[in-house]
Amino acid sequence: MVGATRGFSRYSSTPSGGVPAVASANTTGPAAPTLLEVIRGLAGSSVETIERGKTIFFPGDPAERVYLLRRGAVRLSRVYESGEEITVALLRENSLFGVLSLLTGQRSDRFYHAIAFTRVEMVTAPATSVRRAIEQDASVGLLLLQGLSSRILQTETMIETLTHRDMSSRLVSFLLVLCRDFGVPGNEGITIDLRLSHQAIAEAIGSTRVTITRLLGDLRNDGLVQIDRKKITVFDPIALAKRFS
Amino acid sequence: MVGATRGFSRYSSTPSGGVPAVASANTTGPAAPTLLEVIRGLAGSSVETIERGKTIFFPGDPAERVYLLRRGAVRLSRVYESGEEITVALLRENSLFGVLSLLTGQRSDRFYHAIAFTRVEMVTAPATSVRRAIEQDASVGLLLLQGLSSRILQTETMIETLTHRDMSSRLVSFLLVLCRDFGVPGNEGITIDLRLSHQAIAEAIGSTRVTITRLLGDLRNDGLVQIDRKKITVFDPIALAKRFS
DNA sequence: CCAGGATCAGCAGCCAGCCCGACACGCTCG
DNA sequence: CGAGCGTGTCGGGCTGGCTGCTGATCCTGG
Repeated sequence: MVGATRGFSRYSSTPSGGVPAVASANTTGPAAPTLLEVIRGLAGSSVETIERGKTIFFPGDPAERVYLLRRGAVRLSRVYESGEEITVALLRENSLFGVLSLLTGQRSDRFYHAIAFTRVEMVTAPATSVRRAIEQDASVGLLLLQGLSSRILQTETMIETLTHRDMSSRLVSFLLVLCRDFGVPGNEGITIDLRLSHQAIAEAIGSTRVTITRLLGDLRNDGLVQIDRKKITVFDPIALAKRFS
Repeated sequence: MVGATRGFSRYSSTPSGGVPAVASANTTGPAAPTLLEVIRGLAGSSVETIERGKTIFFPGDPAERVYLLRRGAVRLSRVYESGEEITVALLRENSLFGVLSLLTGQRSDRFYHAIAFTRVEMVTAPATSVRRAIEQDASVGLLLLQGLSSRILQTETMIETLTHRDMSSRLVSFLLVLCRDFGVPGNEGITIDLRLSHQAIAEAIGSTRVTITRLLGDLRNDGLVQIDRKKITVFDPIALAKRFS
C-alpha cells in the first residue's frame, strides 16, 4: 500500500454522441444499448486499463467520476490507522462503482480505497455527464438502476457470509460467492478466476492468514476443492454448501 | 416467526397524477418533488401502516412492489432451515426497499423476510408503475438512484462492522451505525430510537444473546452507554469509537 | 537469464474470547 | 396475577487468533 501508484493508461475518449458500433451482448432488439455503450458515449468518457495492484482511487480523492468495470476485478477496501485493510467488496465484471458521486449535488470525497485486483479494463465518465444523460434519456436511468440493484444484491449476500459465526462456514460461504461472481465452469468443477492469496481472503472475511491456510487445507484434504497456483477450483458447489455448520 | 401475520391497513390510494400539496422538506425550488411525493403520485400506489412485529413480505412472495419507508424501521432478514434468522439490514426512514422487483423484466420472488421492527408507515407502488414513471420523467430515475446509492453506502458500512474480528469491536461499530441511522440527540448524548433486545442485536452482528449481554454490561460499567427500557443512549460517540480493539 | 528479495504457504504451541447450556430474576402485557 | 419474554450470571470446553519459523514461489532488476 505504501508506494502504490496510479496506473492509468487512458487510451481513448469517444467523441460525445458517437454511437458505438459494437453489437450489444445478446439482446435481440436493435435499439437496446447496454450500460457499457451508454457510458462510452458520454461526454468526457474514457476507457482505461489498469495493471494489477495499482490504485484506481484513494480515500480522500474527490469523487467526480463513475466507473463501469468491463474486464477484471476491483477491490474496494477501507483502510484503518492501524494499517489494517478490510475488503468491503470484490467487484466483478459489469459492476458499477464510484456511484456515490451521483448522490448529491455537492462535492464529496471517496472514502474507499479502490485497487485493481487483476488487470482491469473499465469505462468511466464524469458524474455530471451521467446525470445529464439520465435527464435526457430515461432509459439510461433504468439501466443504472439495474446496475445498482444487482450491486446491492451482491453486497447483501456478502453480509450473509459475514454473519456466519464460525470461520469454516464463512469461508465456505465466501467461496460460493466467488463461484457465483468469478466462476468459470471446467470439466472438473468451477474454477474461481482470481489469483487469491490467503491474506486477501482473510481480509475479505475478517479472519487471519493462518486460519485461512488451515481451513483451506481441510477443504482440500476432504476433496472438496483444489488449489493450483492460487486459483481455487470447487469440484461440487452443492457438496461444498453442505459444509455449513 | 411462526404465526406471523400480515398486518396491512391500506388506508389511502392517491388518484394517479395527483400532485401532492405537501411542501418538500427543505428544497427551495418550487418544482422539486421528493421521492415520497413521486411514489405517492403513481398509479396503484398506497400508503400503509404496519404494526411492530408484523411481516411486510415473506421470502418466496412474488416481488412486484417497491416500498419507501416513511416512518419507523424495517428489518430485512434471511431465514435458514435451522430456524436461525440473520439480519441483513435495518432500514431507517426514507429507505427504499423491495427494489429488486425493478431488476429484470421477468418476475422474481422475494428472498428476504421483511418485518416491521417498529410501527411502520410506508408508501408503496407497483414496480411496473415505477418503471413507467422513470420513462416518462427522468428526474424520477435520478431520485431512485440517489435512494439506492445511499442504501448501498448503508449496507457497506454494515459490512465494515461485520468484518471486525472481536465481538467487542463489532458491537461498538454497530452501535455507531445505529446512532447514525436512528440516533436522536438529547441533552446527555445520542439515544438510539429503537427498542432493541439483546437477541435482536445478536442476530444483526452474528453473535449470541449472552455475549451481547456481557459486552453491553461492560460498556455500561465503563460509563459509555446507558440503557433504559431497551433504548440505548450513547453518551459520547467519539469516546465509544476509541473502544475499537 | 539469473540472483536476490519479497511475498506466500504451511506447521506447531499457547492462550483467550466466545459459544453452549443452564438457571434465576424482573418487567410487561394480556 | 400468571405466563412469557428479556436480562443477568456462571463454568466448561473449544474454536480460532497470535507468535515464530521454514520452505516454496513469484517477481523484478541488473
